[in-house]
Amino acid sequence: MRDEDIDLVFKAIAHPERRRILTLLLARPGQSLFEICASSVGATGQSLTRQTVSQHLDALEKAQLIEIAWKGRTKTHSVSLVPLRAAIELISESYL
Amino acid sequence: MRDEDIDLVFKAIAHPERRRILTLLLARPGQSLFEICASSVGATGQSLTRQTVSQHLDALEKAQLIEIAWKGRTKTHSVSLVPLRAAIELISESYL
DNA sequence: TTGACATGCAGTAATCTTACTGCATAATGT
DNA sequence: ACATTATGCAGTAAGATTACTGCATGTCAA
Repeated sequence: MRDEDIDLVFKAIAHPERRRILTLLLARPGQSLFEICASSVGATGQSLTRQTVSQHLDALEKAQLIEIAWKGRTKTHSVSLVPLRAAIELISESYL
Repeated sequence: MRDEDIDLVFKAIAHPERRRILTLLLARPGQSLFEICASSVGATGQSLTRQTVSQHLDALEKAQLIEIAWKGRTKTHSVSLVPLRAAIELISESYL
């Protein structure tokens, strides 16, 4: 695991909306962007726009924390905990 | 532990220079800003300026990952692993 | 084939981050 | 008293982040 990958993983989980998305997808994997939007509530209590949620999903995808599967015309998202485990493992070895 | 504190912790460790500083301070606690600077090497191989390192230390301090002790006129830095353990604990409970 | 639906891409504005330079302040030692 | 040393604060410039609006593209189903 490269240094930049660790950066991506920790940056990804350093935002409450993205942690919320992870929790959501763990509870029910394979959700589409629109489904995730439906249950998105921003810091102010307002729900975020589709594009904003999409950008958060991009961040999670870049960190390889979510896996994509196309079901027809809908893109479904599920959590992959492998990079998170690896990053925490590295931190634990180094610091804990 | 508040949501914003978790953000701070993960943002703090999401930068290689700050992880380097943590490693450095774990190996030898109680180092001053100048000592940390002396062994700082940036991404390009160049060493970072005192002020840049100071800002990284601020980020770590805000995340409560380092503890400060004044010895005369020098400010000494040591790692506190408590918030890191707490944050990882929370992540582990939620996702792993 | 057309309407509805799902995603993608471009662009923008406000804010944050990360590096820097320069100057100020305060304490120590000679 | 004065030079040295250590930190602090202000400001700046480039780039990233985070939210948004609007439009384009592609696919399914009636």
